[in-house]
Amino acid sequence: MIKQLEMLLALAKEQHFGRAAEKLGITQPSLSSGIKQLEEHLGVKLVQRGSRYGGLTPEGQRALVWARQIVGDSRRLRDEMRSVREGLSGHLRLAVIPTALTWAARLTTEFAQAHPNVSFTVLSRSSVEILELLENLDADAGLSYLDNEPLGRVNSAPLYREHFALVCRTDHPLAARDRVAWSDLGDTPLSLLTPDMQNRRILNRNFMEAGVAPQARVESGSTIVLVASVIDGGQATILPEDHARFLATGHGLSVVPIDETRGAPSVGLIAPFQDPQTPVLTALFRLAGRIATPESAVTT
Amino acid sequence: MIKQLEMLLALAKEQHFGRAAEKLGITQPSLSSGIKQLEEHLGVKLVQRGSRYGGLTPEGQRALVWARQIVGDSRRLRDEMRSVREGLSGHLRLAVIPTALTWAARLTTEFAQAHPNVSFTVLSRSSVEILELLENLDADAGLSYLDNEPLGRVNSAPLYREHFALVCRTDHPLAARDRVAWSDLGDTPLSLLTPDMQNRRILNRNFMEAGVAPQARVESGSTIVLVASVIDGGQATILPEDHARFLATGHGLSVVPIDETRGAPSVGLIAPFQDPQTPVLTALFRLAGRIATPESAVTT
DNA sequence: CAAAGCGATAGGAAAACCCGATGATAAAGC
DNA sequence: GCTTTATCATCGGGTTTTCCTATCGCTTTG
Repeated sequence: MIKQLEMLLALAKEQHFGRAAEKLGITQPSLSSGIKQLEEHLGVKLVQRGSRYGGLTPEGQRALVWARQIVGDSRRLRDEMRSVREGLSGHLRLAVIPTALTWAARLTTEFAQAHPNVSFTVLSRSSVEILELLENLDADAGLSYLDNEPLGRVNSAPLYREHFALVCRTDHPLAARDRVAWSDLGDTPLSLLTPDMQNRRILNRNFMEAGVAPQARVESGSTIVLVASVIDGGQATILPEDHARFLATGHGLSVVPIDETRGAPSVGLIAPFQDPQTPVLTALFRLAGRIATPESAVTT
Repeated sequence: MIKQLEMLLALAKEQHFGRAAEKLGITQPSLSSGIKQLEEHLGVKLVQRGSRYGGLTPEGQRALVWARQIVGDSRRLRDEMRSVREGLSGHLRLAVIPTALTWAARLTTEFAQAHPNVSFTVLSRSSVEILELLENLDADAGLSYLDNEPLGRVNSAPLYREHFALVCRTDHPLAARDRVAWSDLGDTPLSLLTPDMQNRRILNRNFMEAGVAPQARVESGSTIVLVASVIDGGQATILPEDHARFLATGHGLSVVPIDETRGAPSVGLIAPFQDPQTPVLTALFRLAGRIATPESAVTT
């Protein structure tokens, strides 16, 4: 039964019998009959079939929700038992917004120190993609913005707040300033994250409230690209101050704090909401609570 | 895999391989190997074995929690798909505190009217037993006290509040009174619910606060026994007023309201907390919201 | 109109499952 | 102290289920 539910998940994700079967390590006919069995078992058509995959029926959509829940729980059960067997162990997949990558490193190294048998995969994704990954069981936890945009059904723990800073070469007109205001940056050519990222939307809002529009010359999903283009192209970029200092050191760049006009966005650890929480996630949340900045705990 | 989890549930409940196997409709060796398979799959010993069943290991206890979740969800998935197939249908098992039985009847008849394909089983249980039944997937929903004592992880919707009244024969010394106080009842011989029931504990608290002790001559888990013993034995009993009037009519009994000295206890519908809620339960909660007394919604 | 892509179906081999019978061990009875 | 009983594990078999390869039928594409 669980096997068939996994088939449904794979099929819904791949939208293609052949590919889904391949992912599952079975042949296409096996998948085909597996889905048919599930449909018989539930007494409902789940998949719109013609000679092509035609999407899930409404019942299929609904069954998918349950399937995620059940398959996820059964995996978590297995993981937890393995943890019992060999201490906290296993593999955690973290999906992280680009500007939180340095914090992800901090979190994972500290965790790995306490629990040497736990390994990590860290992906850099936009905040919406992170929520999707968590939904689809393709990630176990994430680092993302906690407010601003609706989270799904998740547990969360704040880690820190983002304070923005301008990053530019020392020969940049604004490089010598102690602070700058958003309104100072209306005419400055900038390298910024792509508009699908929440960081960029937050920046845009700040610009808008200052009554100016950002001049984005380079857009990228990677902060490394942004800083590199600052170094090579003589432009400027805007990043959270911590992250900026991390990337700027050793490259002869200036980091100039920007005056804050609204609450600093809060970033933290999120994981799918679960009733029985697995020990690994519990430990991760405990660690997050320990290494969070004092400021992050303040509710705005 | 789910099959094996069901085996674990049955074994944990029956504490006996033979009986558990029988409940599952399989033979004892099948159960034995099923459990062993599960243990191999999870890589952990789940059951303490000697030549007798020796209880679950700590890991087994923990796995049991997940098993309940997973098996419950898979049943709810099946039920929901059946509902899609043949409209709202199926069988709901309600566990109800004795004094709420009349409300259970109201709830079920109204629901059955709207959804003729849904049938009910209504059990009369104490509030703690109700929570156990919900935990063990042996009941789908319940009617019980909403405050006073800790509920587990449940959804709840208030239905009404209990206002106590004295029930006695018309030849009883207190029968002619308009109202009585708790302190008036210290010397009155009473028939009351057994002390394992929350209703009785609430009564005890009321008595205690009035500085008197109840004189319980007959104790029972059934309000019918209480009223019958009032009729036959000339004693008195204390019941929620609604329930009292229901049972008292036609038997020449007096129902005398008791002065309230504390907030009237709230009674409502409860069901295991679920993320995807099944349509039947959703409908039941909606109905509960419609037929609830206005007073019940007030938070004290 | 031929070719390619996609999913369903058929048939046979392999695996899993389930049962009855039996074995082993510990508690209970005499 | 020995026998009996209760209880769970194991074994050998027959049956069902599962899964794979090969192929078919339909649809889309060039």
